[in-house]
Amino acid sequence: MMKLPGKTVERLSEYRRTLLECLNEKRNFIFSHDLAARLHITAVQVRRDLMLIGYSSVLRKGYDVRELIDTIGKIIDSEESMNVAVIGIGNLGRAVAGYFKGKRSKLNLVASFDNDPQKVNRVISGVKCYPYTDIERMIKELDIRIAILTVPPDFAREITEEAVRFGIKGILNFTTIPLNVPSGVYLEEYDMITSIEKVAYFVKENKI
Amino acid sequence: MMKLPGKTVERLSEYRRTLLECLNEKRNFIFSHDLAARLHITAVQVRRDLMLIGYSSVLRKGYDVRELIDTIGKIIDSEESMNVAVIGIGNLGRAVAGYFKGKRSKLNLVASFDNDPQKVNRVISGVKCYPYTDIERMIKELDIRIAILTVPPDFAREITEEAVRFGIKGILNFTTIPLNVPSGVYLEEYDMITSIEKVAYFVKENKI
DNA sequence: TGATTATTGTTAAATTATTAACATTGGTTT
DNA sequence: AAACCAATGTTAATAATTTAACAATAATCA
Repeated sequence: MMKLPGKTVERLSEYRRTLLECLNEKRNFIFSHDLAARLHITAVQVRRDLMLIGYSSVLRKGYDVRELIDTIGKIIDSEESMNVAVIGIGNLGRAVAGYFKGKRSKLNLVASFDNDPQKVNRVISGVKCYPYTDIERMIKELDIRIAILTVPPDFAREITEEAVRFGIKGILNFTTIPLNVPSGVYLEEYDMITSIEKVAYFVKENKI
Repeated sequence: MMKLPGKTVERLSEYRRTLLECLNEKRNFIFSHDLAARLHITAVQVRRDLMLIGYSSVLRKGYDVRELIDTIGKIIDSEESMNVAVIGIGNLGRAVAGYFKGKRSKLNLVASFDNDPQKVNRVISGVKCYPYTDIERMIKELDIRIAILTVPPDFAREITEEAVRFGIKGILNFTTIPLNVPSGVYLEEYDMITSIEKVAYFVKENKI
């Protein structure tokens, strides 16, 4: 399977979540245009993405929900499950942990890190919190591959550098500090303030 | 000024944040390639974005940091400040409030909403929390234009419908539920799980 | 069964976003 | 002051992404 466009990968994740909702509703089949409508995209987009992953439905009665969930899983999940840690277990870290915990069978949140003595060695939002000084040991011991970075900005660079040195291969950076990572490490950055300012801009433009 | 591409707006927000950091460091001028390097993009991208907003530096000694901050503000900020509310003041809501409070002179976080009796009528992360039943009154009383939606998924649709009915013009949706909004309301959605799965996918692809 | 409809997979076109190329211009150096 | 350099603004080229178009095919129905 050739490497998929990032946008397609994002949508595959969204498709799967929507399909899981369908299962809850006891819907076993769904048309491309239904799936599209739920996500506010076009049916063509859906069909094209599924084409890219080589999926096609035998029937003309919509996609088999279970089957498609499996197919997407085969594409975006790894064979064995991958371990994830949240670094910085403040409000945002706890929010992420809460959203995440137990949701994905192939991605396990196995640890959090913080240096607040009130948090260290306690279970917070379902994950044990370790001190920053244990990062090396725990990354290796628990085979952690992905770090979700929710530390205060001042710590971001240093902790990233460490995490990468000790074997982290993917980082989701929620801090306001743009990070540098060596090639071979995948970095995804998200900044809330930017999103809010974007909303504000388009609201303003509508008005004027 | 014609409507800018969404991506450019996002980057303008990032430029400004970076420029504000420059001011802290007492740097009063910055080259396009320096600004680009800090954000891990190319200098051409920077110059092109600035071209789009009609900014040009007189000097060849880099951009005047203060001037550029002002110029960007004129583009992405509204004339008078805009009021924002966080709906759902759980971990994520508090995180957003914390990141946001007092950071932007033209965007004021003026209220939060929740229906947890422990939270209602208290000040949380710097903002007063009101019950959901007060949404109509407070949107009108405080002239709230933008809502940041961090409620549990089950509430998302209903609350959005209300918020829009009572005058909200922009929504930043952090819930896992895709929303429908009427035209004239700007919607930006962000889903953490999708981001994490994307990271996992690209980590996996590197390995194999 | 044959015609019709609905839905799909896929190629082609259009749009959007990024990168490259380069002429221009102020500053610097000799 | 002439030659050079560094950085910019802008046009053109490339790449990525989305949308349109449409042939193919299973299901439905007269």
